[in-house]
Amino acid sequence: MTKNIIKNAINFCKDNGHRVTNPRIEVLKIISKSKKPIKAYDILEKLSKKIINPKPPTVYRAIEFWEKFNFVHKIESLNAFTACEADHLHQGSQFLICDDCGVAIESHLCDLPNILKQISKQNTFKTLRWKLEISGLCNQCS
Amino acid sequence: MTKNIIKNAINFCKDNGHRVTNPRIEVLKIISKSKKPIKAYDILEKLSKKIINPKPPTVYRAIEFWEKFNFVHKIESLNAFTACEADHLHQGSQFLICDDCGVAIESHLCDLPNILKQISKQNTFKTLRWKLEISGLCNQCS
DNA sequence: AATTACTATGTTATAATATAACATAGATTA
DNA sequence: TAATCTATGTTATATTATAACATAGTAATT
Repeated sequence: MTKNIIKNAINFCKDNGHRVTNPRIEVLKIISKSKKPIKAYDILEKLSKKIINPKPPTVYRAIEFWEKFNFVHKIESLNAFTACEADHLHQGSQFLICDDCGVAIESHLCDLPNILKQISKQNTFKTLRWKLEISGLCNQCS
Repeated sequence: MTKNIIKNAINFCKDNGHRVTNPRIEVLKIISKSKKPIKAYDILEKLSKKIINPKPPTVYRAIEFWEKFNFVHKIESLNAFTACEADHLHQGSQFLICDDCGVAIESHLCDLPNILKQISKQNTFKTLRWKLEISGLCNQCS
């Protein structure tokens, strides 16, 4: 669904006054084509086939940009990035991450489960966003 | 509660045939005394007051050891570590992390919320552990 | 069209985080 | 006392990420 993501991303930029630039699009393409979360320096390497001699900040800036708008999520436990079909706003993300093959399956919850809302409330904590990373073995690998 | 953690940790080691060593104990003390998640190189700096000229692997080894047995958790979104009173086994951890002051409040759930178990099941995914990081503003900072 | 402001990239350098690899030492078992 | 296992010491380096400043494209204003 790479094409959809790119199309949505371009529309999003046009609608919101962000520039559609080469590094942004190429980085998002690379991430969305990857079957598994991809690391920044692997993105950089692939990007070097599209742009002459790109440097780390080019990659990190593009990632930061897309991450801010939920087109990309960082999988913290892997230091890797994955694309999301962000046709909806979301506060949080949740992934099933396979220890063996490294695949990350995203689940779309719109809300924190109740028990966690309660915990947040009990602590008078104002939740702004969340990340849940569930690790184990995927269908294929178990 | 530093003393309890250390006492539990020492007992745990004795009961399970792990060595109670100086670097392990000093690193755990440093982490458990810290009011907020502490970074590896900050641990290293504090450790240098207890041990002569310690090196990064000393810190990372000790962290890895305690993390394996849930005496320490890594907060992935901060690259920082926090102590846990692991008088119980747990598969997962959940933290409320303040964007402003950096405090991380741990909540002890024994199970994944049902909705997430279902998601895991639907994907025939074998959950081994999880990390939930909820970010926002704590009581003090909001 | 020239000026200004704003957004974004190019580039160099370096900071921050983490681990590999091999030598040494302490503890335990045979 | 040798052998084995666990753990640390040490050097070096890999990996991940950002600061800082120069340049360029875009849009809005004059």
